[in-house]
Amino acid sequence: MKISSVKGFHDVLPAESARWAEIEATARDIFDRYNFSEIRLPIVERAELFRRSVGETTDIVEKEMYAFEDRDGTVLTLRPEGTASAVRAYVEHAMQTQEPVTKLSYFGPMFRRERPQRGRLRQFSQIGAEVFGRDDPAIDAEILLLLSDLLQAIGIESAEIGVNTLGCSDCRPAFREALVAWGESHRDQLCADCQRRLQQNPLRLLDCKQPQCVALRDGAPRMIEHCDPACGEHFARVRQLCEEQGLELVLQPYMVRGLDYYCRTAFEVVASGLGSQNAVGGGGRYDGLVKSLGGPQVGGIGFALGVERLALVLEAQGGDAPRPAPEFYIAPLGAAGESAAFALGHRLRAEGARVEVDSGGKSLKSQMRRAGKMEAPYVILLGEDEVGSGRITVRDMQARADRRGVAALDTDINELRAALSAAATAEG
RNA sequence: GUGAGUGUAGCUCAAUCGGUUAGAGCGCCGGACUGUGGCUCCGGAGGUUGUGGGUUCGAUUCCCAUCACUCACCCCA
Repeated sequence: MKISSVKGFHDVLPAESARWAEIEATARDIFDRYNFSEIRLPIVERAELFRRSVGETTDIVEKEMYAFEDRDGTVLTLRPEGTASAVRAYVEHAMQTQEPVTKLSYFGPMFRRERPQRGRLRQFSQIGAEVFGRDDPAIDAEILLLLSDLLQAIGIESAEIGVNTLGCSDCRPAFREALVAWGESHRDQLCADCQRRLQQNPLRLLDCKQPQCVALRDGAPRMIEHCDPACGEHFARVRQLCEEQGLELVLQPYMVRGLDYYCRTAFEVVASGLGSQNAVGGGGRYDGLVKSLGGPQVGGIGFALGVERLALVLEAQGGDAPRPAPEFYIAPLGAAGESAAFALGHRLRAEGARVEVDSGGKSLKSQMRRAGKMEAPYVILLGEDEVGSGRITVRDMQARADRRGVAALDTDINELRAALSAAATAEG
């Protein structure tokens, strides 16, 4: 009986993984430019970590975490997100004592037990970044610029960054009360979900998509108008700094986020081509989180991007996934050719070339066909003639020409490349 | 978690009202060319019709269950 993968857990096959590699390489480059350093975090954490950071009543913690008891009774969980782990590591290693500002990036799988859909998997991969030790508007703007640069470098054309301020622990309670009061006064016009939200998580009233609630929303209080002066000035400055650098942010006064730790600047990246799962990333400021997990009172801000969703957007844009081709395809003919091919292949690889060595038993025709399919620019033929003379024949696939005896069998890679380009030039 | 749709070859899809040997294109392998790819032509392999049950003389087709995927809700990356 065949064994299949688990629901919501997918293989990323070579055709797709090349795109992933490109996305990740691009991210590393951009993170370097902003002077972020990678942190590699464990996939398993204590369940408590997420209950205390993400929030006891959030959907993620309430119904989406994979949790299990270890043999010694510890309740472990497959991490549903990366920020909590990064904060835990920051606190655990007392990183604030090493440097005033810590800038971390991370890559890796996250796990949430949701109903799978296109762009929504139970194991999905994130690219994330976090900054600890700064709470000024400039670092928020730096993060937003980094995010924007990253999206652009990856090639996401339709990305739009929506921003809002969520206020802080001083001004949010008052806003919350205003919102509840407003909600109560319109209770009978709200959808059933929102009537429930009114009790449990009133901020969520704002991003309901039900038509009746959307229509009602224009009269709802906005955080941007209810937050205290410090939060308001902070947010205005963040937007100004971004605008000065040519980054357009879309103010979304009703945006809220699904994780409890966010405050002040919050943002979401949406892109087209994903259907209803159109968020490719999101993040925000979380000034109380480090302290609440036992660390110093330092501010933090970060974001995460979903790799699967980025790949889907690129696919929807029609871009081809990269398909790396070997530089040399070595086609042996017969037993003598095979052992020469094996040795030559090993040497060229040691010298840095990408090389595919076929086995000797196959017809030249089928080897040529395979080389053509792989888009190898050169096929090295090794049969009786070549082994006997000690000179190799190279088929220049693009020129459709054979270079007989173009190099010695014991050539090195530089000689070989030079001989091939000389042969091509001589031909005109 | 809720509601709905779809499951046929590796992939994309056919198959009349329930009818006897389930087809095509692409891909794969081989040949036309005994040492030469892409184009063309020819041939071949590949299927428990998602799985399990039921109805029927007979099920890819109808019914039930189950699993997976997809869409919307929800949520978020």
